[in-house]
Amino acid sequence: MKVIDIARAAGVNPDTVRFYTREGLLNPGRNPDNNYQQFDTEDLRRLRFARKARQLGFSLPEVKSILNQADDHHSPCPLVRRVFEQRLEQVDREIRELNQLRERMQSALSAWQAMPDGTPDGHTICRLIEHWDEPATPSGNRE
Amino acid sequence: MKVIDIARAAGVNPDTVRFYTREGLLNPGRNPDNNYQQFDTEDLRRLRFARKARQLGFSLPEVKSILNQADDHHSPCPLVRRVFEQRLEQVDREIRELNQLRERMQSALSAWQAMPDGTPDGHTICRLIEHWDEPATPSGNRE
DNA sequence: CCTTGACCTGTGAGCGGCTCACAGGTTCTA
DNA sequence: TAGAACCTGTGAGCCGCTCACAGGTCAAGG
Repeated sequence: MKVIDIARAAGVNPDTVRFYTREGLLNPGRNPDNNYQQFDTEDLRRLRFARKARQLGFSLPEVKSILNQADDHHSPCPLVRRVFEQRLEQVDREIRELNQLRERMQSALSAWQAMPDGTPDGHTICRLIEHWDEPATPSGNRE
Repeated sequence: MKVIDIARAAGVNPDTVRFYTREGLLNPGRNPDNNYQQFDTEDLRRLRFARKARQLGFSLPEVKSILNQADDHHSPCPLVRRVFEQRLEQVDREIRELNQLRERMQSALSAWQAMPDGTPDGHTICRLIEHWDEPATPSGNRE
């Protein structure tokens, strides 16, 4: 399998395959004739695993260390379990924050629609934004 | 007001102030004696507006064009309204996707907890990840 | 045989929104 | 008069790709 083949098989951009190879998640062999990378089904499994883990919110370094632990014949269980639980908490936090945000936006929208002429102008919106209260702590605020 | 003063007043990192100044969102005067930047209350209002708009999900270029339109004595209304509505739709999408993700993670977790010994090992988790179905289309997938 | 086009290679830059680090200048406090 | 805390501009780093570049390789069609 060449880059484009494994990329198609996994449904990703060929550049993503090249990038993952650069990053050491994939370790293809080489065709000595032309120096092309050669991927096998094991690489495909790794790539698919990586993509699914990414969709679950695992970071690339996390995915890499899980794969590396498996390569070293260590079970990646404790690591995976820990990361998975952390990720679930994080998803919950993100959902809570987004719901708060949505409520705020919705109520602003209703406020405008309830206005006399029902067509709020930009000044109104800007004023609303200016008097927006600080949300509780919306992700990535360490002060 | 110097950088650190306006930063404290708005509750942001001084580097953020410097960054916004670089980006043209803030246009402080200069103290001719020492070339220090001098911010006034108008700058503070702009900064606060920018931070609140950012918390609502407006991008920096969006914030910048809103402020610039206001500077040019144009009402930023149509722009703000459009961006605000788009942002609300986007928030809805993100919430839907995150809820899907959470359900998937939760059901995986229950599956593990329902297992004989109730303490799933990493192999199980890895197998679960490997057999994870592709989510519908989780943001930023144009294929 | 030669062209064309689709692939390959490695590397470097760009996205967004900061944040941090650097090196040298200034101002305030003890 | 030292040292801390600020100031200045600039460049790089973070994340996970994605795209662009320049040059090499290969298969199919005329």
